[in-house]
Amino acid sequence: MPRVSEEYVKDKKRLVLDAAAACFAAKGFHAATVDDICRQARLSKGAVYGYFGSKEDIIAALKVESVQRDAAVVRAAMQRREPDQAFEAMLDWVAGGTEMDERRLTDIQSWAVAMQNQRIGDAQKVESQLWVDALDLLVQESQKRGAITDRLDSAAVAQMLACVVYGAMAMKSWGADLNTRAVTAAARALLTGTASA
Amino acid sequence: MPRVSEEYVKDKKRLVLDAAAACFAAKGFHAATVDDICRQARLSKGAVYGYFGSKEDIIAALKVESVQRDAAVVRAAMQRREPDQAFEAMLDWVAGGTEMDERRLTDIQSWAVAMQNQRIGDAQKVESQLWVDALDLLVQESQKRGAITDRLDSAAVAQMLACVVYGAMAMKSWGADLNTRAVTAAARALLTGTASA
Amino acid sequence: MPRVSEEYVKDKKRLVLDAAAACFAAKGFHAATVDDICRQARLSKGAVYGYFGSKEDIIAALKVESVQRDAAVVRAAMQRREPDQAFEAMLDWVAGGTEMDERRLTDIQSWAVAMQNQRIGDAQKVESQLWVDALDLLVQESQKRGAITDRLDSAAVAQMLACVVYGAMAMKSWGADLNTRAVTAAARALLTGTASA
Amino acid sequence: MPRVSEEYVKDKKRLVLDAAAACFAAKGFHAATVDDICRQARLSKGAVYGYFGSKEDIIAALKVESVQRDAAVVRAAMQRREPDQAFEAMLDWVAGGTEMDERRLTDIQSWAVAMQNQRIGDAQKVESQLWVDALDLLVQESQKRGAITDRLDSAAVAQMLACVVYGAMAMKSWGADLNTRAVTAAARALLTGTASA
DNA sequence: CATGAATGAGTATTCATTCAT
DNA sequence: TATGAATGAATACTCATTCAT
Repeated sequence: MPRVSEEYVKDKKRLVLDAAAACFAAKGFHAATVDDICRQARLSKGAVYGYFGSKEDIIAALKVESVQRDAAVVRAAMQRREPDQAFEAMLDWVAGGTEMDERRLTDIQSWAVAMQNQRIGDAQKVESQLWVDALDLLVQESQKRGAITDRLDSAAVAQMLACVVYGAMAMKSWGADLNTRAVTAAARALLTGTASA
Repeated sequence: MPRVSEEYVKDKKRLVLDAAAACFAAKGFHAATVDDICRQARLSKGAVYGYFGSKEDIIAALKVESVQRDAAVVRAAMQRREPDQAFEAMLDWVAGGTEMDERRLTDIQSWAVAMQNQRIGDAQKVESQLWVDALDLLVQESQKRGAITDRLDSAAVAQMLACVVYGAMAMKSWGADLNTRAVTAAARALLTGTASA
Repeated sequence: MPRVSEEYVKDKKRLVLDAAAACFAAKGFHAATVDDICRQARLSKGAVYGYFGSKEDIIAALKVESVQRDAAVVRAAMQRREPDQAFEAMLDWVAGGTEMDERRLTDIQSWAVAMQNQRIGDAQKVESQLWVDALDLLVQESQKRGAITDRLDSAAVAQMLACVVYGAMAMKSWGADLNTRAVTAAARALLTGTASA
Repeated sequence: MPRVSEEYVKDKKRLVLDAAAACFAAKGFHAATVDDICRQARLSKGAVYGYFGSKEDIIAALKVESVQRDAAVVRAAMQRREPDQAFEAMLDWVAGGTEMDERRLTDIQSWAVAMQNQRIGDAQKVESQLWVDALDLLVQESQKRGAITDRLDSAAVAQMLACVVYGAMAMKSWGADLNTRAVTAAARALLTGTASA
């Protein structure tokens, strides 16, 4: 079965990564064994190790994908004309739906790993900076258009909104009662000053 | 009737819990071994297992403590006359200082466990509800005093602020650039409408 | 079962080492598994790993013992008044009996490892130097007493005799026909010149 | 009727064998993987397995070659008129040069395998008998010519010299200080009695 | 014949937990 | 109660070998 296309390799990696994400979401990074992943992917151990050097490599690859996916979401959100719509889209993405997405669950796990693992930690930092920067731009744009007052420090507001994003992810992960839509509305009201007298 | 005083038992448990917190913060729940904890506590394995039935019990006890500590902080913050000061005190507590507190690091770990472990998950839910409820009260009070407009849904704002609290903890844990003071200021400005035209 | 004497630990290590030597002699370093050793020692895996950090550590400990044992044999042989008797004793030790000693078999294995493993390699070098030095002294003494002619380079003869010692070990290990007694006699005749016209 | 010429097959086998010898010398029989050999030979796994049924077959083939090579050396040495020159040539071959030959390193490895593997063990026995027989002839011839005294048991001397040969190989393999030339000289002096008064 | 992806049995090692002293 | 040696299930990873293309 030699000489396979790059496409083939990519598909196989996809298979492994998806299986791993499912296992990690269900059992956590540690409790999910490589055997679990193999079973889920319907692949032998040797095959999995042919595509990834170690379990940690799989986790790292998943984190990289997560960052890329976030970047794509951010880019898409930034296309929206109304900043508050962009923020709403972002919050929807991270905490959307009632069911917590498999990937989101995996993300929380990686926060715990980020402290001990430089590679994951760095990726995590990059990811959060991505959100902060995008939100900063969003706020500044709104300020230019007069939708948000100039008196606010855009960087501070961006950081606050990033905190809301990550906090919503966290709270959703443990099943806290969280009305994402209401939170978005409150944030919009606060930012645009429509709530103020 | 126990052979040793309750005081003695309590002190020993304290010793184990502190040692465990240190180990967990340094290495993570999984990488930290019971041996590590014993070494750190200068206690034998038998002794540690005399006070806690399992490693999981230690983690759970730590979580319970964390919830209690949070409750105390919330209570104290609620004593402050100015709601925004209370919020500032809260945010200081969770994300305060430049260095991430040992316990905070342990908390993030427990988020990852909460998904798979009912016991930890329930405690986590209780904890977050605690914050939400307190913040709700805070907002309502401010609204009564006219510091925050009635137009806002206090529950939604409270949830948003709880997200900020947890998000700040998360971001701090992986070393993101986060100016807690500026975030607090921004939140205050937004809430009190002092930033609006 | 705590607080055991040093004697106890020493005995346990002995147990493991003996079991390991038996397994290694029977199957070779690689084919003999840690499980084999545990079974042979009637000890659990955890117990074995409590005394030795790794399989390699066991192999190294065995090599150290082998060197020490050789040193003891050399010392004992050097007590003999007649140099040729000393050499005979040495050769008897390394290639003695019809059956190859368990430890001898293990030694040959370690030669193969010595090339790739610094630790074992160094020990092996020390060991062979031991033989060479002792044999050199022996030859020199005989030369002083006139039993061996001064014309011979004692160092060269010592090296040659060390080669005989190791070569005999090797040949015995693969079951070559080797009459150790005859070889010793020939060596004696050559050295003392009793064979010459 | 084979599709490819015998020549072709022979060349390929040569390629594999040379690659294997290099890998075995560098890492040892066990640590060297079939993948290593394939990489070294710039051949695919399928190709290698097309020429040899297993890793063990490669090792055995290498041993057979080694025996053949030894036989050739012995034959060549036996052409020399002076027995001591023949022995010198032999010792030069096995322990010659300052650098240990790749094949010699592989040989030592095979000694360790010989104990557990009948096939290798038998080949090894044949090989050593080869040396012993040749050396015996050599000694007898010298005795006929009066260069070595009749008083010596030629078989015993031959065995001793074979031990020197193998011992030198061993000691060289672990980097012991060994002056092969001096050893040869000493052996010659002893055998010819030129060292005796 | 060649290729190299897939297989899966095999192995060293770790670590939570128990229990004899 | 305290001790820490012993237990052994669990797990990540390797590598000789096979076989579809």
